[in-house]
Amino acid sequence: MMKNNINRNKEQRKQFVLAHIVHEYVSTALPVSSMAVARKMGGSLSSATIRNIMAELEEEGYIEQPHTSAGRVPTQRGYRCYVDIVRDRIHSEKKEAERLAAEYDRRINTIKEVIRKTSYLISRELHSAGVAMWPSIEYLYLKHFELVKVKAETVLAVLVTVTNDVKNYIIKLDRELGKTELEKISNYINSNYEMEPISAIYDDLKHVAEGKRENVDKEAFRAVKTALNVIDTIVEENIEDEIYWEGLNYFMDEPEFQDINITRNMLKVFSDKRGLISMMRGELPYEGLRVYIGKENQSRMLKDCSVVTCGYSLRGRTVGRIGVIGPTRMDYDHALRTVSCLSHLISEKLRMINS
Amino acid sequence: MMKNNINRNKEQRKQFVLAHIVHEYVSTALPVSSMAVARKMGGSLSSATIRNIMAELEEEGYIEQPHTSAGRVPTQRGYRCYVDIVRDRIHSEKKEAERLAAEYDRRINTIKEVIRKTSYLISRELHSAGVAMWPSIEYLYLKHFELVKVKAETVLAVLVTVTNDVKNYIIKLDRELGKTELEKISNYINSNYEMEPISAIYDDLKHVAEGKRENVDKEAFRAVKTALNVIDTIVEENIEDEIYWEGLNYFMDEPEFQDINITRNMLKVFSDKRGLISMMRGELPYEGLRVYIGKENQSRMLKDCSVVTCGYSLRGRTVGRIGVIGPTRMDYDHALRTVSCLSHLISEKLRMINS
DNA sequence: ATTTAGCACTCAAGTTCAAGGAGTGCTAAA
DNA sequence: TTTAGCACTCCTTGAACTTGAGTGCTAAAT
Repeated sequence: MMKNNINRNKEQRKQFVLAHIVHEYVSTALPVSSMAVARKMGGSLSSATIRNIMAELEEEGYIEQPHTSAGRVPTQRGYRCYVDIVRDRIHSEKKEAERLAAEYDRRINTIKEVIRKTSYLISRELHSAGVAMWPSIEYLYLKHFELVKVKAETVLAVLVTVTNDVKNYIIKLDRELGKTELEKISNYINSNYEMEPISAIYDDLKHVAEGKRENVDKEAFRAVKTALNVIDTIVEENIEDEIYWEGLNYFMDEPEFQDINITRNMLKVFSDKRGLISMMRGELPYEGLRVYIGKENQSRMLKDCSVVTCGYSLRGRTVGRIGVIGPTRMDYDHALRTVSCLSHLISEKLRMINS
Repeated sequence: MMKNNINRNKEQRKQFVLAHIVHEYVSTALPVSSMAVARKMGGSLSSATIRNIMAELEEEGYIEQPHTSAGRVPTQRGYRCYVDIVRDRIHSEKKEAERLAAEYDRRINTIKEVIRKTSYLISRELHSAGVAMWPSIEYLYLKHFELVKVKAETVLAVLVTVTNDVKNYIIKLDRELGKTELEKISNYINSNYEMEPISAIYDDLKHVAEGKRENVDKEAFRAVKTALNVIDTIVEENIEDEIYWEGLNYFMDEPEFQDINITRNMLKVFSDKRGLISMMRGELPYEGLRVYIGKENQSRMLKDCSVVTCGYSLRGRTVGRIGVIGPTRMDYDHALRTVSCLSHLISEKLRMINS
């Protein structure tokens, strides 16, 4: 019993030392010496004792030495451990939350503006790249659908969602359609699917198009096929707009990006919009905070970076994510707090826009 | 007379040597020695003679030595001279032009796609950042204007241009307007200003709003004020979307960007969308090729970069610009050819979309 | 049983020095 | 006017050495 207690104390002390090393390293980017930790811990233990603890931590793979006579640096595992501890304790500081909330001006009343503002805020607060994903159009609810004839076989489709998001696309049809015919299609969609999520509309239309539904007259059947084509195109063509980021310039201030290869990789990641989008999309099902450290990332390009993301929701459903991409040596505490706080603010803001 | 001829020959030879130095340096990024130039010129002159010529070129400020025992590097003035010579001679190579033309797929039928494709092509062809500016909305012609009531004081304005470009924006009005009232405004705009450039519409509306026009009834007067507000907002809110760029990742392949400060400056330039936009906008009045070398750029951030831009037109009017931003050590010949060629292709493509 | 002082040891980073070499400028001959 | 020849410059490279921060181990102290 007694022994157990002592062991727990020892474990706690070890975590404490690790936390100090992470802290120190995050702010200085220099290997942390036993002396530095001892000082930081208030002199209750000598550097020699710290050295013993550090030796253990190293053996367990939480920290490492760049070379024999250097201080210690957290390993990926070390960061992971630190994050797992910190994660449960993040309590959004009231002052900070209020300060951030105040940034969302009353004049901001489209998703676009919310998304931009948010990635700006993330990058400004964390001095890293702020990334924000739009609500995936499939998850948004239809408010209004309209087809406007532009010329012979060219049609402008306008799709307004309940979030006041307007997607439009010019479509070339394979045959000419009259004005009345177009109206029929619009009416069909509007009357049958108002307030339905786009993905559900798509699925249902597909169902009809495949002839699995009865009581559908021939005209409607043709209309459905065209509508299906239109929605498919709109969704596809808006994918590239689905992500927004800001703050690339901050990267150069971090010493790890002196290494040209790391910087190159980082730029490659941001040049590949599709890749970024699929990365964010892959996380969509999870609503809470997600942290990927270094090689935990799918993309090898991100092996020297960490990604912290959090979902935001609309009508109780997670529809998008925001996050930060920065060096592995990141202030995770601050990052987790900020990203989490901002995602709640977005959800709230969307609710307001939407009400 | 004879003397004059000889002098002209000498001048020509000097330019020739300069051109060779520029060529060589652009491809290797290493100072160019007299031997290298002699070899490149086919051995008609010895390295010693080249050295004499190089000494003259240096005295005149076209080239310089990083240090006493090194080869020569073109100065900004040298590049400028080279560009001025090359510029008159760019004859778009037929094969290249056809190859590029083929890239514009038939399915591309909105400005957005044209702009994206173009900046992608620029970056791919020149291995630098491709930048493309949208036609400034003020210069586009109105096809259709529509106000849709969303809720009490919120209105969705949709503005379709003849280029099938659709701009929309959610506007909060200071008072509630009925459906019929909104229709009146839309009708007013559509019937009075169809096929007019947005800027002209704006100016004219302003004229009316300031009471300088007679025979306008009270209702119309109020409608005009609202419409003015709406158009103003749309133009303002779309500014940030006015530019698009691609290919930042290529920068890291160039040796000059090993210097962290140069890279930092470059990233700062691209992080400041507004700045980039105003840079491109400033050049709008000129329709042809424009080249800024190093410190010739307004922005100090671009002191180690060169910018080559060219305007594209719609209905005989220059409405936008495309260009490339890369290191001062740029293949100007290729850049001028490509940017010029692509801008012609855009104009043509826009004409097709527009017809 | 822990903690700590003391000390020898290690290794990156910086400094100095010399050798090597690419490229020039100048001179005198072609 | 061009060119061969040669001395000169100064960057680059690498070896040898110095410095200093930080460690690991041992033996003493708590």
